[in-house]
Amino acid sequence: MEEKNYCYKYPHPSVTTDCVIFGYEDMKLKVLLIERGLEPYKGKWAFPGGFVKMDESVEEGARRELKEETGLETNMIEQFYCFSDPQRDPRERVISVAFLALVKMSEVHGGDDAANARWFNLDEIPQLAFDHDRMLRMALQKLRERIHFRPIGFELMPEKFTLKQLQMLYEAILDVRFDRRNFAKKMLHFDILTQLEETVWPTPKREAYLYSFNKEKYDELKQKGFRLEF
Amino acid sequence: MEEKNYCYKYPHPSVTTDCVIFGYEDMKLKVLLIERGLEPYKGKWAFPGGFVKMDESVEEGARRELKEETGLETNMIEQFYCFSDPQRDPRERVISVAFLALVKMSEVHGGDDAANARWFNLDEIPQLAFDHDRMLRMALQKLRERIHFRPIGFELMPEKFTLKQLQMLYEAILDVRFDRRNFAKKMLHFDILTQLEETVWPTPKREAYLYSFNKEKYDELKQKGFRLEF
DNA sequence: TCAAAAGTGTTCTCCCTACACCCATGG
DNA sequence: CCATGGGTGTAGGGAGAACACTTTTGA
Repeated sequence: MEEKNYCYKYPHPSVTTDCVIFGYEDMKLKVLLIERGLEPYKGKWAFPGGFVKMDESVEEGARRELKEETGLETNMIEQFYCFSDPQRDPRERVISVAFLALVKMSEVHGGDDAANARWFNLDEIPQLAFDHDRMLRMALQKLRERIHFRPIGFELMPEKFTLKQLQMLYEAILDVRFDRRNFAKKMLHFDILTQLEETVWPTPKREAYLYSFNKEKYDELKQKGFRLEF
Repeated sequence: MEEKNYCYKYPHPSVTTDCVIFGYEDMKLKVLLIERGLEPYKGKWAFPGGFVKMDESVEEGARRELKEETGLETNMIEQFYCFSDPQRDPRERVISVAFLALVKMSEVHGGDDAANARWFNLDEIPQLAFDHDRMLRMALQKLRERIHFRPIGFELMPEKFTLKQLQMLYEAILDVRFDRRNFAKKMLHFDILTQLEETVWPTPKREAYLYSFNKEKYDELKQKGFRLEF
């Protein structure tokens, strides 16, 4: 018999965090999911997350759970919505603060510690537990919103990349197609990209310049507020 | 001796809502605050809010508390951040979901039921309880963000108004000045305003047309997504 | 007769869009 | 020699910003 030592005058909900983690690889936007081993929703997939401890903020909790369950760490993690439908968890009242996180898949390969964690393409999402399908839709919406105001590529791209690669990231996230030349002009115009000496041969046809993000310019623009039209 | 009948295996935080309520009157953006009658922070001012019940979502809780504590109801209320610093409440662990609400002050005058509730101009905010000063700053930021994508005037303006009045609302919220003619052109261009037959004499100098919002056009634009540049 | 408020229109400029040309490589 | 991919430049259109004229009233 388990002991219940924490007693209150009024009923208290549980508070959890859930992390919608986006990555980018092979020209595809991907999401990290964990297969549930326990009821309810056993065998279904869900976002990593867990209970918030009494001595940590929800941000700290989200980062901790992310690390514990997947081994991943990230610079970009932010809350985007609090899910609080009284019936959202069949066991008990659980209020969950959902986070949007971005990771560089190029750096963390094999970093998905949990054996039951897997990256999914957006068009191959399996059935999700709880209200996590709605969570995913809202996270994606938030990501698309964010991309207009912040050069999120910073967090999803490898250190060095070609303009084409960056364009494909934007196209994957927004699900649109851009004109090659206009896209380059627009990105270079903000001065947040540094053209490197280095080149690569993305195809055997022709070599392409590599670029890196200019963190200083980026931080400067983040302060002023900047708007990227698409 | 009070009884504590709700027991859990692990400690649970309390979950509350807080409402940052904006109104607009006398060419000023205003915020509704309630004076605290109890410790902690007795005598300090705070946003209306309270504990979330077990059978309601945070949205429902926020609306309920708003109604209970101020008598106000609103169409526009949305969460904007979850405040969760473990130390934010000196009594116990309290996680609060903060809401942004807009009310038409022209319709609710005298509607502040609570004797200890008062509207404050933004430049006359008294000392606030808990982390509510940070809450206010973030709410204001969110409001300014929102105004670029939604004709929030709907919720803050009276039914009928002049272009000048609408302009002054935008100027009050964003703390900038606009060219009279360009502002009118921009607003009319979206087709969300209906020019009425009616006129008023805002000054004894000359009469001005009254306008009302065109809800249909507004809903149409809200779906498509629209962007108001400033 | 003059100042103040409001209604209306024009021009300039810049940025976004669409689109074309050049060059190098591998087959 | 030609198809493919990538680097660069140009013309047109639309929307925002700057700006001027007219009308009406009260002092």
